[in-house]
Amino acid sequence: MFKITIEIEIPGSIRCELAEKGGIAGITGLLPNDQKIRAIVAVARALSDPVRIRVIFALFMQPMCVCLLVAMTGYAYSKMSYHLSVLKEGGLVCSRQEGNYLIYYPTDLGRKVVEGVGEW
Amino acid sequence: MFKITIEIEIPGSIRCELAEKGGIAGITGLLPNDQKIRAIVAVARALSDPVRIRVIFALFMQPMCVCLLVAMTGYAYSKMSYHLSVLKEGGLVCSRQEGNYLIYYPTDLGRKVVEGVGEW
DNA sequence: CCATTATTTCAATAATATTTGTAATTCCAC
DNA sequence: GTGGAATTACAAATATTATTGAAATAATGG
Repeated sequence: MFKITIEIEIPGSIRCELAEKGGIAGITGLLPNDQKIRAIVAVARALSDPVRIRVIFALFMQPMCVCLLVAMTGYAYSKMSYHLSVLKEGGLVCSRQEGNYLIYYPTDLGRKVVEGVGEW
Repeated sequence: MFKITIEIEIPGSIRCELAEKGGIAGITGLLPNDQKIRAIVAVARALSDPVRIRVIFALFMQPMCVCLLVAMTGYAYSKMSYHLSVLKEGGLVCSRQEGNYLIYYPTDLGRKVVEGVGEW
């Protein structure tokens, strides 16, 4: 186990504040851990497409089968299905089967996110 | 101006709820508008990479020059610069010049987002 | 003005995401 | 079981993002 010391110049205004916070180690120690970061990225990725924003906002107002989402948006089934799968991976929506239909609706996380994102 | 009526089958449980909400038009009428959607997508995209999550959380704790971010993460300048530009496009960070240094710090939106995202 | 330092820009490449059409799957009604 | 409807899975084509190293900019101090 090596310990390497690197010296860099930084502006005085920052050097002081940073020292009070325990230096670089003090900051990195408080960063979210890898698992948390992966979770945030998964949610953010799910939100990073206009199609999916429309879909999750629509589902927030009203659970819907895929055919209804398709009718509402005019997109192909396969496209809608793909975007629903990304939303599902991000943990924002889930589905229940009803007869021949799959009805998608937001998870608790999905509801929280939609409410939070509204204020961005 | 044409008006086209499409009929689709949907599960009874949904047909009823949907009708109460003004049908498809009732839902789409309440969806965020295109400008709002673009803004949400820009923020989400800014958050959709682990490098940028670390960077914005770090800046939330302490404004930093690029050289400090580079030292903290071990990434190349050009890489860091790219990710900072994405964060800037999303409106999450901005910068001020101090001598030879550019010091990045979160915008008000950036702070709000970091606080909100912590709960995801 | 010159050399130095901090940072960004650019171009090429690699990696990921999205779209599209088609084929497969699952559930239901007969 | 057979047929039809709803949905997903797959594969190919396209588009977008991320990484890299080298070159360009911009501010500083001599």
